[in-house]
Amino acid sequence: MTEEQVFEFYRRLAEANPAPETELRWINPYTLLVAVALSAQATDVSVNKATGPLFELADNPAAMVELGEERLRDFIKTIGLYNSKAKNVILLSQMLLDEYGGEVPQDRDALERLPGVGRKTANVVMNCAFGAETIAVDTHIFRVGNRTGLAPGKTPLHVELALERVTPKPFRLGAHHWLILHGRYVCKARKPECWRCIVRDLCAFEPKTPPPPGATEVIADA
DNA sequence: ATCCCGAGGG
DNA sequence: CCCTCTGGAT
Repeated sequence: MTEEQVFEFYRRLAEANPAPETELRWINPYTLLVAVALSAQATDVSVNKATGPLFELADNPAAMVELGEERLRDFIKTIGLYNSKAKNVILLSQMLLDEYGGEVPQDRDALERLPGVGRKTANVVMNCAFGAETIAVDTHIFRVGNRTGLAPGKTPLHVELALERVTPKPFRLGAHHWLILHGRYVCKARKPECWRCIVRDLCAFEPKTPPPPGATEVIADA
């Protein structure tokens, strides 16, 4: 993709969705951190279903530690990988209390030292909660970057660095949201819906998928 | 059978 | 690099 095409790619996604938001429910940096940590290999819908009741009882590290691993596990039983997630969230909460006065640290190194928090989760928290221009590469963005030719790479980290190189300044803050929503609702893993994609003419993916019989002619993004 | 806003361990 | 953890949706 040329520089002009990349700019046009983002310009259209931004125009279609001027104020993109996370679909994970969160009310403060701590709950965002927990929600993202819980979201590994799970849909945002299933995470929100669990965190709704959970955050009513515990929306801060002290309350979470008080709740305890056993009861936390009951809240997140319907999410995958619940065993290690419950353990990590309690450990992480205790670490926030011990080392950061109960606050969520804003820098990458501190975030990634928390159990259950890797580069992707740290990037989401820095971007969504603290306004950093990080681009968290999840399964959707990894796919979109490679499939479209916007930012190809063999690993999520390669795609992230490629995105940082090609993404124009005005779009860096929202890039994560625009790309993830595009991947989730249009550039889907199994059956990408190229016929209603607003950036199909800029995309390297071939062949473009045709509209299924009876599909409504709705051109939309996210 | 495959995928979902991954991370940690070997 | 590989494997494992894990339920729910499609």
